[in-house]
Amino acid sequence: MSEIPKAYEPQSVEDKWYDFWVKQNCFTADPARVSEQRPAFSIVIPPPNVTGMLHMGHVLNNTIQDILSRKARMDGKEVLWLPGTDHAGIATQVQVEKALKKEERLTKYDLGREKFLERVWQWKEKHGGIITNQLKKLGCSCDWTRERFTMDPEYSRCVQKVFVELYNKGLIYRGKRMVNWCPVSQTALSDEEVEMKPQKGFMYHFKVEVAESGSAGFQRASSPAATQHAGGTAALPGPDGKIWLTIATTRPETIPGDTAVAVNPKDPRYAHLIGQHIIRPLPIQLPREQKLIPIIGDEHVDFEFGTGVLKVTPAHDKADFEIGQRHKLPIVDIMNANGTMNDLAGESLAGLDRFEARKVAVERLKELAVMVEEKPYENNVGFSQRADVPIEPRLSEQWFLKYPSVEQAKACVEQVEERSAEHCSAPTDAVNLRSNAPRSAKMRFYPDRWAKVYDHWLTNIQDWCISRQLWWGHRIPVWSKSFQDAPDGPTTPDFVCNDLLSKGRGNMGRSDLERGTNEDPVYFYCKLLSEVTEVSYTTTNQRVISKLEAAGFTQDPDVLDTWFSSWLWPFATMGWTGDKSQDSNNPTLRTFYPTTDLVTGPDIIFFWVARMIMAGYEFMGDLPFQNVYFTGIIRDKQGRKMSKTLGNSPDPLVLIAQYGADALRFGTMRSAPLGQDVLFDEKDVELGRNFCNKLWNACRFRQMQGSAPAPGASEGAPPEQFEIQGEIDVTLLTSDDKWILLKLDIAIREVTTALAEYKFSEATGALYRFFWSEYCDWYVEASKAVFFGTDEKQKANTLAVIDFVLSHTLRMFHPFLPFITEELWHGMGFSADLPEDQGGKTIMTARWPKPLDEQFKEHYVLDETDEQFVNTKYELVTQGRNLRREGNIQSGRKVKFVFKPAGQLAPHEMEVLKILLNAESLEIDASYIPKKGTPTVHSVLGDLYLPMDGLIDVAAERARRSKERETILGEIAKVEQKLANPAFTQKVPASVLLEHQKRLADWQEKLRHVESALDALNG
RNA sequence: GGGCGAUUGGCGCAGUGGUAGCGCAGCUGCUUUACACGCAGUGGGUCGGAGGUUCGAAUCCUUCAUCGCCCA
Repeated sequence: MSEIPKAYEPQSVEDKWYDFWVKQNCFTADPARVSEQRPAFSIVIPPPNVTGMLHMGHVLNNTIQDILSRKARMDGKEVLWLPGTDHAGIATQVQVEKALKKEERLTKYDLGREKFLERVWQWKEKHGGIITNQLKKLGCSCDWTRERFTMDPEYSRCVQKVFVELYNKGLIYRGKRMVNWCPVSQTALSDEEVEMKPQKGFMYHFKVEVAESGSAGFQRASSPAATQHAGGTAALPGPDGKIWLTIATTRPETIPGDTAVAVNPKDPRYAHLIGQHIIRPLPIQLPREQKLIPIIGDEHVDFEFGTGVLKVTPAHDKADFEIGQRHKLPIVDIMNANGTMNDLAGESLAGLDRFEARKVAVERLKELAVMVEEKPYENNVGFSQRADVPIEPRLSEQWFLKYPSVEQAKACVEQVEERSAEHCSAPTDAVNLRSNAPRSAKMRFYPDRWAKVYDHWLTNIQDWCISRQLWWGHRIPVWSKSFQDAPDGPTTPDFVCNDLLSKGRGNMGRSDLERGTNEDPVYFYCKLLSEVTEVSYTTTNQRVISKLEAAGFTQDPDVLDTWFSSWLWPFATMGWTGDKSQDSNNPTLRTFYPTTDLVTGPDIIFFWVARMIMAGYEFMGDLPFQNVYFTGIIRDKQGRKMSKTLGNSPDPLVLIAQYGADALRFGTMRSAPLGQDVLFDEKDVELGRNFCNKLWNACRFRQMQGSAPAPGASEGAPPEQFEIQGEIDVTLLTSDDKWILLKLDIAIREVTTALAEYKFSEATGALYRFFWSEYCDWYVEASKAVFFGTDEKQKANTLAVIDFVLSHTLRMFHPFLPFITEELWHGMGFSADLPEDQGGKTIMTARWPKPLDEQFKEHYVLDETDEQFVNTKYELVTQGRNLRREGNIQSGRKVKFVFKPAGQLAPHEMEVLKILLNAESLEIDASYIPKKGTPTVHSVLGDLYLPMDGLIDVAAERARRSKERETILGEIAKVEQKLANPAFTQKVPASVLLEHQKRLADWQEKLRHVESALDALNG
């Protein structure tokens, strides 16, 4: 640090040190180094989208992971922070499709599957490194030698393996089910990918005519039963002799898909109509042959909702589908995959988009004079998370997974009640049953309230739709062929079916394709249609696949949900094979699984966290991580979510260029309390930058005071384990030295505790307070009394204290501010005398500061006495400075103070007072008698006067003092009231009583002083 | 409809039974020999409302209100 710039310039520093760390393999984990003394610590990164860009959420999330990793290294652990990226099926495919359209006006169909996938891979090669490079800019200490991608060949093998294994267990099945269909992406989605949003629309009421069952034409229902019902609400024939029912719906365009109307059999208005039919108004058919659909009774119909008559559209609504199943209703699908209406919707609707069709359907109903009313209505509509359009419930053939290891996943997370039960004292009553229950929880959520959400989801868990109609992703490892007649050989349907039946597994079972030669068992799925038999195999065996393909089997065209690969992330990234003997010889997997911490957003608790836990138990037999930290969501100043459309999301790279990565990290951490959303404000980053500059200049100040004394230069050498640079001589310690050492001790404790509890904003808050308010504002200023003096020994000792404090401070700051601390660590020479693996090479491996122990405090005589004394001294200074202000003396002007000490005060202390007061002189006069109205400060150390030679504004001073007096009187009244209450004095603990009595005495002392000051003003 | 969270100075937040705090913004003054990305000083809050428990409530309980999130 020969030439030290006045302001810290992060740009020149950050890249330099990142390169250094990578070149020196500082981030590379070595399982061989792990031992009892050097435990393993691991985190797997939540893999960002491979073609994504860094946003503020990533900054928050990855800064936290980096802090945890760096802290663990300083604690002497062997750390693996495993990075990687996710192929992000829909998102990436959509991106490439968009680019294709824009640049070449091509669709994926123009290219075909294979060519299109080539383009996606090219896209990945081109953009895939962006986000990882951005993470490097942020300072992330990931082990890049172990970087993984969910489409890596080894990773893909894990995905296939898992599919086959779950299939084998009977947990994966194919079925025609109602799924969430995204008409834009044209794929099925899992329930988790659907977002409910309130939508303003209309509730349409239209009437339908009841007709006799079985009649081809328009025979009216005369319904004698109807007349037996009392009350005007029952559906009765109108003046025209017809019975009309009114139906409420938000989706009139689906009327052509209706195959029944349903009423509650207990509904007196309609029950008598069950079994009859209504004339479905749409599609309008010619010549006048409107479809008749039955009126059915179903308990699930809500009396209250709408009119109590429900149109049932089994092909386009989940609940209706279930009603349809119960009543064996036909399913009429009136839509195409892209959300347009098909021919079954009728001439007037066919070809229209579903929303356009809604308008037209309304028109038609009006033309038919059956529209009763339209009223504005707000309801929740499921939206596709990716394409942001309403999803369409759609019946389609998909693959589903029954979740494995659900019970273990449920049991392993510590529930909130369990922990509070733990805090209860020993069970004294029989009510506390829980205390005897075995506690299996091994995982903790931070904040713990997410455990409830997690538990609730697992309790109501639904099968997972894992197939996606996309091209980019892991293709489903199933090969199928349809057979008209039975071919020869082991692939014949006969063989398959006989084998199935012999194993008693209905239409599911297993077989060996090539006995004796296959390492992997082969499974099949066999479906018997009327004439055609479809035979499907699922396998990971490449040789088998070749044979299947040669025999004309084709692979399922669909790919797996991206989360079906990322749920394996914690072990698939570590080289898991699923082969027990191979895996137990994998040092990375053996050492670093289960991982220690996971840091992620609560928005993917179901998508990812819960599924990883199940996969961990299912395939590794153990949980995937011990602690899960859920970050808040980053919002803008107004509390809105960051979004591209709003344009309120700052580019972290721009912020890094402008303020430095350390500043961005510190600012983000400082404003991100546990469990709260983060309102991002660029001011926070500015504050981070200012803080780095403060740190920089504090070190600059230190360097300007000369070099530290040689170790062992004086007597009273401390024990070696104290890890100090220069020698601290206890006999030369000033009260300020002791004070700052005690404050350092408190800071170490606070920061260490805060980090252990994942309270990052508290940790940064403590660091900020300690360094800025305590060290810089007070200690450094006080130390100038030494440095401006002539006592060289004293100077050397103060330097040693400063070095001690700074070397501890830099280490505590390192996890938050990796770059500047490394720069200063070397620049200040703190790395010089340390062993290479304990800070000699890099601050990364310097030891995390330990709180000062009793031995240390005893050796340096650090106790409350000095702390109290210095606190009082600084209080006196603040009040003294205040006198200048009250006296309207410009801050820069040096003035004379007079001090009347209450007892003995060392010359050094007088010098400190003088400097902190920025006084021209501080005259000691034990018998000083101030002139009338001289501004005064009273303290247990003595009285401080600012002689003004009549310049004081007596009226202003009197007003100030009077106000002060009022405040004091108020406080005295409060305390006196308490102390006068016998209930208080009798019930309260002795310490509280004592504290109140002392408080009263203090206020009374202050009151006396203020009153004498007022007297002086008046006198 | 169910669950969770929030409500503390202009703004953002800390504070889980014992004297209401921090940062930003504000105001005043300062090129004080580390730092104007700075220094010093300072104003501003009956802790969302109402009840209750307690000697004592921002903190615990009940209830209401408003806002947000998740699930149905």
